[in-house]
Amino acid sequence: MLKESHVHVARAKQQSPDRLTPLLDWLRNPLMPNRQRRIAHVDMDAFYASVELLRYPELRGQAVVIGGRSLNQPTINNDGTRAFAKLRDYAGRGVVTTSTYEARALGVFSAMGMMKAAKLAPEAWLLSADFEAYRHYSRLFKQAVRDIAPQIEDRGIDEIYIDLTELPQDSVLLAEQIKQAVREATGLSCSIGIAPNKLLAKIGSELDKPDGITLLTMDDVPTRIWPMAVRKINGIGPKATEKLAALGIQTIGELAKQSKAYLAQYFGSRYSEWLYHAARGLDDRPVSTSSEPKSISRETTFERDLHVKTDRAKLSDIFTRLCIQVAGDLRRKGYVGKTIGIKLRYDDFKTLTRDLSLPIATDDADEIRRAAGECLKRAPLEQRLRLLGVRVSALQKKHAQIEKLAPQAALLLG
DNA sequence: TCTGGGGTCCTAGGACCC
DNA sequence: TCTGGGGTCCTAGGACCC
Repeated sequence: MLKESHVHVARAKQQSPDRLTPLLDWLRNPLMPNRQRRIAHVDMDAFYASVELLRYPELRGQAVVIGGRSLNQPTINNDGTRAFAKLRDYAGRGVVTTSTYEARALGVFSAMGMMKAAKLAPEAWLLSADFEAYRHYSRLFKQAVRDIAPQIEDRGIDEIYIDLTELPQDSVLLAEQIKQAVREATGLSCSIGIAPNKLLAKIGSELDKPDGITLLTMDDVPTRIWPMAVRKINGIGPKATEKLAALGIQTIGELAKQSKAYLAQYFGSRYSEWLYHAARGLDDRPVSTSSEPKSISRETTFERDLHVKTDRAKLSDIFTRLCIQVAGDLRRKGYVGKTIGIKLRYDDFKTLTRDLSLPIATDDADEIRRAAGECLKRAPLEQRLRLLGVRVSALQKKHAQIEKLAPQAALLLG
């Protein structure tokens, strides 16, 4: 934290010396309270589905589901119109990636099994996911925001946090400006929450979806946040929700009534501490504008469960292909990794991991395959498998590895 | 009719070294 | 022969998020 602040000071000095004084004052005086921040959370509305509607506008206003494994691209009719597959025609494994608001009204949500979704909405249109297209629109929307507010933290393909603290404009004006820029760049709408921290900004962006703007202050916490279910807090998932329910805690307000000591009886020390603050709308995590990846992985769920005894060649092929893909990802991104890991999921959905650290970091497919093979030997293989994965972690930038091995050579190479 | 793929962070035990 | 802590690395699993 302090280290980051120093970096910021050094940069600020070069740019504008007069902006530096308040920052230095704050650093010198630890008793001075941190200045009120202004954080925005921008969440694209039904992102993948909305991108598909740009391509296929005739589906606008209808229940559309994106997901499944096989390719489900529309065909062209004799009269030149497009013919789409229906959800009821889907057979096999897979989950819903996302759905339009009309499909959600029928009960079809992300991560739901495709067969269950087909029962609920057989007449919904079915499209397969096109991640290339989504990444393209993701870049467009992030760049549009960056042109207005450069302090951006990436939170995946369809959302970001922005630190607006240093910008002079009024919050609502800024939010409108950002929405307008995103719409011009992509044709898509987003929802924005603005609050003193990331926790509240994230909750805010959900409150007026789609195409909404929500401002929250600390004064809103008792009135607007406390009545909400604990699950609405980003970081309280299904397990914690269940555990809290068993303690008679349903709402964020009920959570805020509990002491640290009480929560520490049921949750780990860090998590209980975090719960205590989150329930009060407190969160001092900075907006982090850059980050290094910690791991790179590839995994696949098979069309049908496979057994080492009867499907040995097939499994071996898939395993090798995953290693080649991970190696390709590492090279494209310029990383090498020291720890190679595998992930198995059995037919009963039980999941197991094994890993092995190498003496020297690698991005070589054969080396990865050898190490992953060693890991595989340590896993029981009597049961059928439904998933196989390969992961490389303990990553280093490839050039950093060269410096470590031969600092002189690295100097010469510049 | 079960439940994708890509990640991050946390916990916890054991090895090993000082 | 018994008895310490602290730090770091390795491994495994699990919760959670998009």
